[in-house]
Amino acid sequence: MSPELDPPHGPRERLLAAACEAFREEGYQVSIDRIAARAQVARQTLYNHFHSKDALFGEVVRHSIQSVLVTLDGDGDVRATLLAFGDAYRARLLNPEGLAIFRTMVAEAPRFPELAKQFFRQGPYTTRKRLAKYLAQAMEAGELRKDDPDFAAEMLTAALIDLDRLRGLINLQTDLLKPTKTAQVVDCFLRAFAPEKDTP
Amino acid sequence: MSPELDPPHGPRERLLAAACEAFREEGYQVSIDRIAARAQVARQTLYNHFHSKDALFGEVVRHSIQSVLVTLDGDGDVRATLLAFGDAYRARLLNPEGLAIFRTMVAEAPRFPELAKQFFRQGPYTTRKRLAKYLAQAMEAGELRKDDPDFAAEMLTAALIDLDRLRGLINLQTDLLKPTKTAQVVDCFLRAFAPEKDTP
DNA sequence: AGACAGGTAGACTGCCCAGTCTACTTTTGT
DNA sequence: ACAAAAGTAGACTGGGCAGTCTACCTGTCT
Repeated sequence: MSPELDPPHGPRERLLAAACEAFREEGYQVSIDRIAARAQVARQTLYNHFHSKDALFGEVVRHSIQSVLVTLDGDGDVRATLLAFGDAYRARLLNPEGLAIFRTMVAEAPRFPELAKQFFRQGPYTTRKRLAKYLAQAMEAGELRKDDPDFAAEMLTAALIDLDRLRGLINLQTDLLKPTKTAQVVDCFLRAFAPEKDTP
Repeated sequence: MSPELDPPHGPRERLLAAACEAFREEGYQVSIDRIAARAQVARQTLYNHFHSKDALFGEVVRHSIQSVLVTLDGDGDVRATLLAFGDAYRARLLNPEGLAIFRTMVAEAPRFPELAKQFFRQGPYTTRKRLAKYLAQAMEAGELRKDDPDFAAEMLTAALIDLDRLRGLINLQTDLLKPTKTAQVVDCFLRAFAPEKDTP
């Protein structure tokens, strides 16, 4: 009857949490000893739960996928839905954790190609597919110009984060989450994908 | 009267070229010995020309900045100009060299923050500023909607590469440079930034 | 010929790291 | 209470790497 409280008590949970932070802050090259020390656990205990550093890294990455997934709820009108999505998307990907995961995955993609593919398929790709599905519905309903919904989703997600992610990846995190940015991008997107009605 | 031919003969040039390839292919963690071997030069010769690995890395990065700079020539109409720019921009940033530089700079930005800032300011930032300047002219001439030219430049550059760069950074380089993509993005951009003329 | 600048090979220091092994201690289930 | 399971500390192996140093070689200029 181990408690299994919210703050993790078992060494395995402590190790996962510690490894998550450590890889995030120092990248894959952080040493096993530092991870074990951060979890307040002996090195051998780490190897009792994860058979190698690579295995631990894989577990951490798979656990991190959920933290970059974003959902939509298509309640209000299109603009309101996209504003909510845009704010959530930017919040997820531009906070320090999202930036660190992106940095680490990009840096280690050559060493862990399958893991990187899995991450990007289950994370950003899934998010974009959800958005595309919503946009397809809006196109059907005549609320958006009839176009390729995957292309439209690509345009919106790119516009929402591309430059600000770059700013965050170096250090210029100043006013990253300027709240007007999402609305500016969404309105720009809505102009580009407004329903065709003018034939002057 | 050393020849100074096109293929570099001096050990310094050979070292720079070798280090450029080596850092590109294996990242910063490539060993000094591998760089020296690739340049067919003794390790001590490397240290005679560059006083540390970090110094060599800095030289290579500074040399690489020009390879991600893109210019515009505003000859034809706006669409033709942007198509030419878009093709050049995608070609520069999505080829293996551009992707490798991006990966390395993102990965090493925490270790070399000043170098990373310098790179992104003199590279992508400069390119975007050139584009913004052109867009501002087009806005003045009434060929584009009057809006913030920096924001417009951000939208176009993001749309041109964000997702395809991600694809390239993992491995799915298949049909990255699909030639219709640039036109698709530019036409989408032109819809979003068409001059305002309709007040129905 | 001889001096000198610059290249070379390789040993060497000092450091860090992944992963294993051993002997010891604590926790836990019954 | 006791035995099995799980954790601990630390030594140890084997390897890699940055950077220094020494002794040697080669070309060039005079």
